[in-house]
Amino acid sequence: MPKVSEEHRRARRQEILGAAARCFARAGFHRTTIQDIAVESGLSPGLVYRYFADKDAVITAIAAQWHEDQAGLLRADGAVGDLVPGYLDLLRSLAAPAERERVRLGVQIWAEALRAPEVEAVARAGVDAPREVVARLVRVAQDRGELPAGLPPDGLARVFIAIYQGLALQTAWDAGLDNDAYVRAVEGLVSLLTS
Amino acid sequence: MPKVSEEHRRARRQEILGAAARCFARAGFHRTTIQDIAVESGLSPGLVYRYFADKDAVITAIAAQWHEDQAGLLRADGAVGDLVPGYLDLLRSLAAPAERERVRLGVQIWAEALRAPEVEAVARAGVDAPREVVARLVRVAQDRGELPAGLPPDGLARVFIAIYQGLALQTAWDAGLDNDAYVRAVEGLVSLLTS
Amino acid sequence: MPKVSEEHRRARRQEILGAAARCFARAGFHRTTIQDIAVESGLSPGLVYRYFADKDAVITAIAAQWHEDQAGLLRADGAVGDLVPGYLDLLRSLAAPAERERVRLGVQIWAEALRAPEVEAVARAGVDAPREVVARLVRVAQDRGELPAGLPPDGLARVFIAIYQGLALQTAWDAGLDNDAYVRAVEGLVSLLTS
Amino acid sequence: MPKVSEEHRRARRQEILGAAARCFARAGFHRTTIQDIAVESGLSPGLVYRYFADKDAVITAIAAQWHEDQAGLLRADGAVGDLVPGYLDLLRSLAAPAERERVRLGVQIWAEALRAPEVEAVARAGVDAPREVVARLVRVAQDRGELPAGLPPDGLARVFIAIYQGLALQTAWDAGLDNDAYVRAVEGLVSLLTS
DNA sequence: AATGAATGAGAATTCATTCAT
DNA sequence: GATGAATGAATTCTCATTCAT
Repeated sequence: MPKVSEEHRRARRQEILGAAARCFARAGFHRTTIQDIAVESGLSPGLVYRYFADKDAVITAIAAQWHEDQAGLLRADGAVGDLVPGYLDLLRSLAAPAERERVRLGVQIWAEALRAPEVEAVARAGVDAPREVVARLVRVAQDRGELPAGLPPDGLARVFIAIYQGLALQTAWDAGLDNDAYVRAVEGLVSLLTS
Repeated sequence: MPKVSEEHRRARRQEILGAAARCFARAGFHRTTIQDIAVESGLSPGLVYRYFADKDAVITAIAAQWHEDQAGLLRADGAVGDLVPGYLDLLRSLAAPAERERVRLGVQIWAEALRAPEVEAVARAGVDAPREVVARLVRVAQDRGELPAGLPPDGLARVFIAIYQGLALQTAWDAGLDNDAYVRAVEGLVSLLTS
Repeated sequence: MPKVSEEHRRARRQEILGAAARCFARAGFHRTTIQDIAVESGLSPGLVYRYFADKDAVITAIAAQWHEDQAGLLRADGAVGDLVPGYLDLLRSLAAPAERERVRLGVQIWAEALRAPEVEAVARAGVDAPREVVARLVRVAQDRGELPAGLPPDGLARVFIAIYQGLALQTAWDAGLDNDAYVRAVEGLVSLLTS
Repeated sequence: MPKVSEEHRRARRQEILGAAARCFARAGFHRTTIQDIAVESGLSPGLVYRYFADKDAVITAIAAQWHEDQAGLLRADGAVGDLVPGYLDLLRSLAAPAERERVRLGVQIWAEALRAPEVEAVARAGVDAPREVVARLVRVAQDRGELPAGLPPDGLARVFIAIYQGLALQTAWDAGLDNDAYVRAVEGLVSLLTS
């Protein structure tokens, strides 16, 4: 397994996934054909099958990569105090035109997770991990008296995730929404919590 | 079987939509065939086409009905004080096993709205209306000093919708999540806001 | 079998055939549905089946009626000398706007005769009868020395039928063709023959 | 089986058209299914759609090819004197068993031209061109005194086309008709004209 | 007799997948 | 490895026909 070849394989795989992501974001998983992906990537339909067992495997890989990238965005190892600015930035980032594709793809993945167990597994893992991180941080903050003790950490973590998911969804539908007003509302809520 | 009453037509349409909703909730719009709907409803494939122009029309009708039902759930004409318990009940209702189908259907509709302009129109209308209602109530409450004046009403309305949407999504994935903890977290947030 | 009822049946049958003729002339046999005929006639699809065994029977009846009407137009019992003006009038009549439907229908029947034995039988009978009449008249005229003796009567009869059929076809395609020039050319040919 | 030559594509297209022509001649355009064409050609239904957008496109291509072949048969660049033998040969050729398919196909195309604008365009072009050629030759012959001056050239051209069309139609219905008698009758007419 | 709702077999078309080159 | 031609099962949709009312 020569290094160059492995390198090449990875690059090819990424080309295909990139093309697939663009197609899926545009037309959804089920209105996108392998042919569409081939055209978008400049490769051939047959080649897709040397990198993925079938179309579902492409979808699953897209979902996995999406959550992987998401995990990258969420990486935060500090205290709640540090987490908050990062979270608000995450909300803000959803408004970026460059994120449009990602956001649309995310919504499609959420729906697909309901039917494809592999996608569900990937999506669940992608949501559970940050939820547990947040819940842990909430507990720490509550111990330190920085957050009200009465709130269930897990529930609160889910609420923050929901606030992100809901914004993503609303942005997917209406890219022109007032992201700033949204973030300021969230900021207001958070400052009430931490004051 | 000639000259059937308008009543009968409405009932037939509902039979088909009911069967379609069950199929769609289970397998998604695109893995459900017209044949599946026919079998589920105990009717024939041809009959579906006497009530709907094509499969997309069935999907759009399902989306329209979903948002109509949703509007029924949201009906609230009082002040914010009255709205809150209704909102919390709405969040609680998502945990009901009977709502499982509705919740799953909702997520599919969100994704479908990204590709089908007719579904988008329906979904947008279904979200815009309650958002404006909430935003108006927030403004009223701010005028009365019942809510902090600094928060953007529209942003806050979107946040509350997001908290609903996110819970719906997370419930669709994991029906066993701790709905009560979620609602208590939201309750805590709201009481911070209104105190 | 009361007379009124029989009368009524005949009238109903004609209503259906009239509607079918209009539909067929417009859209062809195979793009016309029983539903189309029902709408055009103001009756119901089911009723068509009380007058005709199936759609093919409607087509055959249309073909039969077409050739019957045609026979009416051709009725001529005189000598060739009398036949010629009638023939030329027949050619002229093809240009009449009122004949448009008949002409279009005729072409469709010709094609249908190639696939439906019942239509073929009807069409063949409708063409053979006048052909034999003409051939007989040609023979008589040849005996009298009014027509050149060398020409095969049957061949000549077929040629005259062809001159009619070809004009019908060309008129079906292009209702604006110069019918008068055509008839004058035929007239010239005929006068060469009979002089 | 990648990157196939243009030659191969042309051949494949012809295979499909050949099979389609056989099916259409036998059963008509509308009783022939794509499946029938696939079986007749030994190919798959899907492949038909790599060469033709839909069934109507196959029909149009068949019509176009029919008229193209027809144009090949009509090619004549001489004077009327040269044209006549060619024309008579054309009439004779209709009796050849090998022409049976072509003749039947022609009649179907005539009918189809009444409903499919694309077929109409093709048919009209296929008839207009030879008509103008003949009309021009008639004019030349009249100038030279080889044909009676009084006859309208365009009308006469249409009559000759009608004599061809009518023979084709009658041959389609009855392959056993006396082609020789027909041709002798036409020959007689023509010699009267040119004498 | 008449209606038109309902059926379901059949046809066109698509597209994931294979495999010869 | 790559290609893209070829396949054929699956799906949508149509429409002739039936039959309960």
